[in-house]
Amino acid sequence: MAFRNYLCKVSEKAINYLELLNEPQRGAVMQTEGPVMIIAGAGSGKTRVLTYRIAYLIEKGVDPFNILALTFTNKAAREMRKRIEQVVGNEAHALWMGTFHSIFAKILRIEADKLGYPSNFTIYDSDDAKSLIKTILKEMGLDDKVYKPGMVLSRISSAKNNLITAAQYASLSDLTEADSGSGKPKIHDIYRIYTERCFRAGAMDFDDLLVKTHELLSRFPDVLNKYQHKFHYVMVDEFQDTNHCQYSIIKKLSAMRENICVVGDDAQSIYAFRGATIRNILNYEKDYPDLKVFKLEQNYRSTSNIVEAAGSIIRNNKDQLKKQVWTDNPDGDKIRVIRTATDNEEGKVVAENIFEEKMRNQLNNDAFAILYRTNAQSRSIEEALRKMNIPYRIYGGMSFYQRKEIKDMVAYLRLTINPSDEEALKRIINYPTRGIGKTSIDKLILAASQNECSIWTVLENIEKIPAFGSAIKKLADFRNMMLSFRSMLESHSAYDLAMHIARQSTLLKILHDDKTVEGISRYENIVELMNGIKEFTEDDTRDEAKTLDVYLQDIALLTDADNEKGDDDVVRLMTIHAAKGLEFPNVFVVGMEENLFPSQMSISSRQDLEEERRLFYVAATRAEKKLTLSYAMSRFRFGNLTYAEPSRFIQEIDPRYLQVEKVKSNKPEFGGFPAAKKKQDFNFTPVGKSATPSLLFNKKESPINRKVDPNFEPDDTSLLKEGMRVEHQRFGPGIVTLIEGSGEGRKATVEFEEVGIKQLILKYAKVRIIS
DNA sequence: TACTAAGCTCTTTTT
DNA sequence: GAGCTTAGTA
Repeated sequence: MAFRNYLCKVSEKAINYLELLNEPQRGAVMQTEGPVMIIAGAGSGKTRVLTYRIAYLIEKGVDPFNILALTFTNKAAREMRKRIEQVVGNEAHALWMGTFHSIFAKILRIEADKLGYPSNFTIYDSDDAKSLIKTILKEMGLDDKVYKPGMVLSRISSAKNNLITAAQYASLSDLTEADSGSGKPKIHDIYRIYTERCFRAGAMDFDDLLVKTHELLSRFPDVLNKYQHKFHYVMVDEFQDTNHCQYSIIKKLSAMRENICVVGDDAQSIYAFRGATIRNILNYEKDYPDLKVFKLEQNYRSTSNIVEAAGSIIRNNKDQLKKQVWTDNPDGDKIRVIRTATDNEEGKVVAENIFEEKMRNQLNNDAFAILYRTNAQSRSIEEALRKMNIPYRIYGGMSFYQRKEIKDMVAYLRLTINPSDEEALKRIINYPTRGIGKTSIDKLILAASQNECSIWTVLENIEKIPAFGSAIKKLADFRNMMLSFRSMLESHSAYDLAMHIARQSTLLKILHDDKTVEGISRYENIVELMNGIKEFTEDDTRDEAKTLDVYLQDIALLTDADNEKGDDDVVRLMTIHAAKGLEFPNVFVVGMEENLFPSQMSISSRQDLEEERRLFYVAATRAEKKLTLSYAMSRFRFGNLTYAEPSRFIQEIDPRYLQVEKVKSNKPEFGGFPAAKKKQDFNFTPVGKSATPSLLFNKKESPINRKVDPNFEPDDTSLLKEGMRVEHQRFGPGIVTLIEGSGEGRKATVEFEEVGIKQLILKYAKVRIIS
């Protein structure tokens, strides 16, 4: 009887939320069996459908433990878990939900021994991978100007994502011929050695997490069988961004029951550069002929003007599936296009706009997002926001875990867990300095590769190798220290051990003793890391063991966007890629310039250009109420002043939806060139070789990066040429009291509140002829 | 071996 | 602007 009541209650609850859905949404939720594809336009309630679908499954009696839901970001996974919890309660905990990388890492931890890996394998991030490539290039005697590490890595990565092993790579003539054609015939060798070295180090890179999972499921039928029995229902979010390898894995995993549901939008496919392929959507239709397709075309997010404008852009793409996104929402404001003179002015105008909008409509800061194509663009915007006292937060760019001091500390932890971890070892063997120099390290690496063993194995036997001479003692000391850390693994909590390591390695001490502004900040970061480990150790909501190796695997897959607390009332700054899946009432897309967005590298090929266009589509459809596009006619990029045309994408928008504004420049020297396009038309003279708007000084001495007052003027400009003034300073607040000489190499004495008087060299200064 | 200044190069997006 | 290498000094 009780069970019957329970059933009634469940179905009532189910009906409640099913009523909230429109026709195709409800269909997509209730079609739980068999292969399903949901084509979900921007803002069409995709997350809602996925959430309810899982909730519906659970209420139908499916054990959450048997549901696998894959997303691209941790944030998306967390968000969905939260929303499912709201519907079904605590049961959601047992769901297998996470990013491809984190779920597969979890499986690999369990099954690692089958592949010959330790279960506490290290995850190499892109820096580690790059550094390993460099080491290999050096050993092979190859020129890293020809074999650019980044480029080599991306060749290897795309091979992996297409499930091509090193051996296969060597035998595929179109690949090797392409490499020979570009003067890099050895790529397949590098690939092979790279793979061996990763294996020897007990390490997997991001791609390996996918490839090794695929290998595991292919080579071991019993393992495949186990997970096929486990996952009765498989769901994949952002399907348009999956690569071949990911697709193969989910196909294998769901092969037994074929309860596989993918959700995606071909118009929002923006990761082709990472191996994502639209072919997956087409193959999916081919692989599952009895596929049920649901198209979610009604947009609930944005105003009609935004939906229509975005639609008018994306229609320029040839490669796309048929669908018609529409909305019932009111027209709203037109899309504003703002033209400014410089990047700095662009920042200023955006900041002022935000300020006014906030005042006029009583909005919070978090109602605004500023999106850009490249991370480097954030600087001018940041400065303007700071000047207007508008709090902001940057997502992406240099993340917490990429900071030097954090990577150093993490390297100690990694090496403690996995002594074979070569990249970690190289990082800290002489940091803090303990008299182990370059020569000794080179010898170590050489000995390791001669004996085809890890550097750690060489260290274990260091006393038997006379070639190391006087360095033996120092190397042995280091080894013994690491051994003593290792011996504490069982008996100490992750936090206690980490704290012990930080102290014992003297890392904490040297950071503590460094009283420069940056040193203090580094010390604080380490403290923050320690707090993070403590929190992890004390976190009771997760069922996994709370050991150090689990922590390390966790943070290896964490990105900056995952640190979102969500409740900060700040303006959000991020790349468009990072904004995927998010929405904001007011969106500014800055840097709408040809060669910047679309990026210069993409304009030569149609496919690349179409991806840029989809990227713009994603940016535009993030906005709920207001969308503003801005561009600058001149911009400092990488030390050079560049001149730009407005992006072709602005021209592609149906003009009915646009409202074009010219900003009346409040900078007199820029006032008179509304139609200026060519360099000569600017009343501007760069000085020195490249007119970078910066002063150069020892980076270690610099006050906190980015916390600057761009507003101050030099006190004494008498030694500058007449009519020139220093336009922009990266440091501050402070007062320039003296500038010696002129042009490149000038010296400036600057007084800082925090650090007193400093002598600075003005390497290049951006100056203007005022007259 | 440790440290620093100077010089050179490259310049997209990220799990 | 940032990362990296090189050369030179202590």
